[in-house]
Amino acid sequence: MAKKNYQREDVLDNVISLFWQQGYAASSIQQITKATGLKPGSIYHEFESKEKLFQEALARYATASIGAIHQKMADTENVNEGIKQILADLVEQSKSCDYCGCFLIKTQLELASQGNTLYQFASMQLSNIEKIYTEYLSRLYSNEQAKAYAAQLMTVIFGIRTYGYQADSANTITQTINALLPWLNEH
Amino acid sequence: MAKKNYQREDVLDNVISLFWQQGYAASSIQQITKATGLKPGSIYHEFESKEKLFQEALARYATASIGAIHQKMADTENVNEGIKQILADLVEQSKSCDYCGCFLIKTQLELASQGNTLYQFASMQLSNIEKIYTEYLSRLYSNEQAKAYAAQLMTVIFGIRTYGYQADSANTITQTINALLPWLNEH
DNA sequence: CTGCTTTTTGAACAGTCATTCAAACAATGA
DNA sequence: TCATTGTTTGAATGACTGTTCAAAAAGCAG
Repeated sequence: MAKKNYQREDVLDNVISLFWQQGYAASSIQQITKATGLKPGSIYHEFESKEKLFQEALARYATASIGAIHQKMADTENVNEGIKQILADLVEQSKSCDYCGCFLIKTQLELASQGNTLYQFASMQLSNIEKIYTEYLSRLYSNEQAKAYAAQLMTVIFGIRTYGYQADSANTITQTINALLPWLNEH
Repeated sequence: MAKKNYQREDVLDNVISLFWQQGYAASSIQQITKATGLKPGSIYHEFESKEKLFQEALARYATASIGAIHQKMADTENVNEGIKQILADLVEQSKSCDYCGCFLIKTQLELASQGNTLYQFASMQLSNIEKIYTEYLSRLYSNEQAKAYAAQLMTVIFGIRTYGYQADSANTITQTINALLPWLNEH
């Protein structure tokens, strides 16, 4: 088989959901082989190590998440409407019985204590997302106000990403968002 | 040695910080023996399994956290002042270089996907804390309003517990709290 | 001192971990 | 056809996993 019989991206997609659900430490190579259909050798041939594989999966997740933000912003009338829809999507996700929050946040929490490269990467991506929100909010508000609102938004997103684990929390979350971020209903 | 040469609570305190920092999966029995000074046999004699040990550590952490809330409320003029101080303490904690968030939240995120007993326990404790806040807030507000404010408070706490991992976030967090929870400055 | 009970010890268990590698394999270009 | 190149295989590596257990040790009661 001189030509590889799998697509790098397909493998990554399978690996993302495994790592996302279980975290780094709890996901074994054995499980990865099962999820991808690849043998250990192939995995190590294509991706140098478990850590590198995780990093690439996380990067792909981050890219997709950022892409989704831009997409929403392009599809909606104004920035606040876009943000409202993004938040509504998060609430919708939290209704799923196998809800597993945000891959970046989970990685940050799991690997923070070890000064890990993966932690730093996740942390950087999250702060990058905040910057993106800041830029969009600058369309409606002053730079200073946009920065403050973006920090509020990220805090609320982090909050509902955790609150979403509580049973039957969707309605409460929706009301909480409206109470915490009243400025979303301006414009 | 017919009398045990360690205190159950001291062992738990050591174990709490290990599990808190590293999480369940990444903390090995070998590390636990190092952190506690106990040999494997003693650990399994005193605590049935790694899972039971973790559960007991988590319970002790939760009890201490809840105790700290009641203490703050007893020490302050009114409920809102107490909450403000609790939040200020969280901000202070986030300044530490080895900040590791909230043990309950980390456990919930790490172990959610497996329908784990430990996840359910952490989740229950967090919703219990929300209930406690609701009761305190009932002193100042109607039952309905207190419930809504407690949900907002929990969301913000969850949020800053994650936001706290970002470098130099303390000032931003303080401003964000004031913006998100303006009612804390009433009374 | 002699049994009895409780605790400690640390080696040993079977299983799993991440990773490696030589060999088998398949496609390409000459 | 044949050597070359890149890919897949799957067993094997040594280290580490959570857990067990028989033996040793130490206190107590008689």
